[in-house]
Parts: sequence; C-alpha cells; structure tokens
Amino acid sequence: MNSLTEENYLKALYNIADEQGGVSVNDLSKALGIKMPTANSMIKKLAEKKLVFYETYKPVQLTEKGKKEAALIIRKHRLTEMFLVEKMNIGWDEVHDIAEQVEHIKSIILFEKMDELLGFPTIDPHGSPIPDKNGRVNWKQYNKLSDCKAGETVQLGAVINTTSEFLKFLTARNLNLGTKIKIKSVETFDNSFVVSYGKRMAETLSSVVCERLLVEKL
Amino acid sequence: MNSLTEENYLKALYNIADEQGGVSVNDLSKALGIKMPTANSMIKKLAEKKLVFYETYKPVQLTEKGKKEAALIIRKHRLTEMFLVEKMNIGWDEVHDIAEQVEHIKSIILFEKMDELLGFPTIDPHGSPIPDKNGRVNWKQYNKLSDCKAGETVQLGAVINTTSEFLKFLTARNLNLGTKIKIKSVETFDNSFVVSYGKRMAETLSSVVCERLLVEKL
DNA sequence: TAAAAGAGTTAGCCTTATCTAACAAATTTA
DNA sequence: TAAATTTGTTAGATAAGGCTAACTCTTTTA
Repeated sequence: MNSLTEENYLKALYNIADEQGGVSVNDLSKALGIKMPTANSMIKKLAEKKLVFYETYKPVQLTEKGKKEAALIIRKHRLTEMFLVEKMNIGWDEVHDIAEQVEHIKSIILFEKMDELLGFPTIDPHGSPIPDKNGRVNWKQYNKLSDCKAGETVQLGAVINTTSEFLKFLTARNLNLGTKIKIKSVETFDNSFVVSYGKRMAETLSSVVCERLLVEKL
Repeated sequence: MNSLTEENYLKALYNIADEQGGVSVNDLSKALGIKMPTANSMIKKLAEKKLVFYETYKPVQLTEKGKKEAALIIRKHRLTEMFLVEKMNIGWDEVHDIAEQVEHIKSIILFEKMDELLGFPTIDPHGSPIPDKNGRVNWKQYNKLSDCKAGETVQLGAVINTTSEFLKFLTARNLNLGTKIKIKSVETFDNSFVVSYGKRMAETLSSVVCERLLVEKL
C-alpha cells in the first residue's frame, strides 16, 4: 500500500510526463511544491518499490506498475469531480480541491457507486478522460483552439488548466464544454481570437486562453 | 488547524468520555490502538493547544474548545454516513469505514451540500444524533432494551455498537431503526429477551444484544 | 571551449507520531 | 495495611517526509 505522499508523487509524475514519459526532478519538485532533495529521496524510494525507473541525472519514468497506480488515483479524482458536479450541484470551479482529498480514500464500493450513479462516465467536468478500472485511458484527440484558423467552427471538448480562476473566467463568459464556437478572425500581432458562440457575437479570447481550450473541429 | 491524528484523538475523547467527561490515558490508548506513552505525549500537546484540560495522573477532559472541534468532526462523520446510505445506496454496515476517512476532509461546501441534499437530518443511519453547525447536540433520551420489562412495547431508536458485524446481525433479523418491538418475556437466568416484531413472532435476543439496542417506550 | 548558470545529489538536521524499556504513582486485593 | 497489580510517566529510539548547505554534474552561453 502506498502512502498519501507517495500517491501524490505518482499522480504528479503521471500528469506532467512529457512525450517520452520522462519528468525532471526539478519539474517534479516544482509541481509538488517541495524542494529538490526531498523529491530526489522520494524518487529513490519509489524506484525501490518498482513504481518508477530511475538513473541518476536522467528524467524519472513511471513503470507500468506505477502508471497503473497513478491512473487509478486519477480515476478516483475524476469520478469524484463528476459526482460533485452532477449529483451534488457543486460548481466545476470548486470541485478540484475536494477531489484532491477524496481521491485518497480507500474504498472500493464508494467509487463503484459513484461510477454507477453517474452512468459510467468517460470524461470529468473539465473534459478530461476518466481512466477505466484497469487504469487504461482513451484520450480523444483534440486540437488546441489556438491551432485553429479563422472561419472554422469547433466544439469545446476539454480545458487544460483547471484552476478555479480559469474555470470562473470561462463560466463568466458562458463558455462550457459542448459550446460550439465560430472563429471569426485571428489577430496576427498577439494571436488573440475573435469568436462567436451562443448569444455572444464577438468575444475576444487571448492566446493564453486559446492554448488552454481543447476543441473538436466540426 | 489540527492534524488528522489530533482530530482522531479529539473524536475518541469525545466518544468515550464518562459522565464527568473524563477519559483515562489507558482507555484512550486502547480506543485508538496505540501505546500509552504515545497517548500521553499527544495529550500534553493537546493541552498546550487548550483542547484538553490535563493534570498528571488524572483523567483527561476536553475543554469547551476541544468539545466543539470534536463535535464538528463527528458532525461530518454522521452526515457522511447518512449521505452514503440515503443518496448512494451503501449499506448501513459499510458506511462507517468510509465516513472515518471522509470526516477529515477540509471543505465547507461539501458538508453543507450533504446537509442540504439530505434535508438537514438530525440523526445518522444508526440513530446517533448529528451535532449542529455549532457543535451542539440534542440527544433524545433512550432506554436500553435490556432495561425494559416483559409486556412493554418499544420502538428501536438507535444502536450503540456500530461495528459492521453487529449491524449485519440486525439486518439479517430485519431489525431496523423504527421497528416496533413487543417484549414477550425475559429469561431470568441469562437476561435474554424473547420479542416479537413485524412478521417475527418469537425472536430471542441475548443480553449482549439488548444492551446495544436503544429504544423509546410507546 | 571555458565560464556561468541551472539541475541533481549528498549529508546532516528537524518535526510528527509512533515505539520499547524502565521507573513511579495509584489502586486493588490478600 | 502491605504487597501485588494496574495505570501513568519519562527517556530515548525509529521511520516518514520535509528542510538547508554544500558539492557535483550537465547544459547553456558568451
């Protein structure tokens, strides 16, 4: 059994891995808000437990075992977020911090019931995929809005940065998952997008915002 | 802010206090499954934080502050149990271990939503009272079934021992909160009760069981 | 390509919450 | 009431997870 701390390391390693699945000690320590030596010693511990593969001075990589355990924690996190939004009417900008705590609860039945009551959802309230019971994920291939062109019509599928501030920003502008967005123009000097959706005819979204919106082309 | 460990000490002190509100170090350590010196040193820490009143060689007593904090943790525990039973269809014999973990979650909104969705309940699935937001409890005065006499008709209001085994025992015999029980006779040699309720005409309950059933005389 | 900057490591210390061993006080019992 | 038992305390050790200081390795940059 892994400790709460170990679970948080696994989750961070899973979430911030690059394409090769590697994470630098520096990035890991920043993500967890701890100092590098602390991360370094925990990595060694995880390596002994065969949860990560590690050679000094090289990026850390989760093993298959580590990946699965991380995915199952993320499964609990995302099921919880969905449950809080759908069944308890808590705002999508408020559920993250609660799920961060609930994800560590040891109980098979609790999460099975959530899954069942939600009708076996495949995405969470932010559009992120919920790993299955074996820790497998199938991630729909989205494009960043920032990579789309003027004239295209797209549908918001997921958001990347799920901080409360960003979600409140979207909510305030009526931008929800599923919203169909028409790209009216792209300002070349700052890459901001002018879009229309719903009743809004000309809303400007900065490039920072567009990089965090994942869309499907229609 | 108290640590998870401190919260468990407060809860135990609240739950096992005698009529004078005192708890021996020995009983506390047994209740928490730790050794006496460990309990002893934590008591000193709690005393420094003004959560308990403590003089060496005397029973530990929660201060008003300690009592309130304990009651608020118990409030979260009992709201959770009720939510799991009522809204998630989890059995009353399975909710304790989950609530034991959920009670430590830091979130005002989560427990407010539970309270609201449940319609502001005053008792948990085992009949124990749910303290209010200020930590105040009003405990209906029940009698133990074992203190009742033959011929009386009573209604099951709460159960004392909430271990999963005991609850399964009751469920298997169709004994639920609210069940009206008629006491047919009491065997003097072992204080077992012969009772009838529902469709059951002559069920024998041992004195151990009767001491754990809290009833209201009708 | 050598120096500077950044990333990673090692050593040693701290705090929390636990333990055992040994001793002291209080209570029970003969 | 004196001895035995139980309860409570003190001292010192340990493991987990964190830190700082100092050093080393790698990468970037002038």
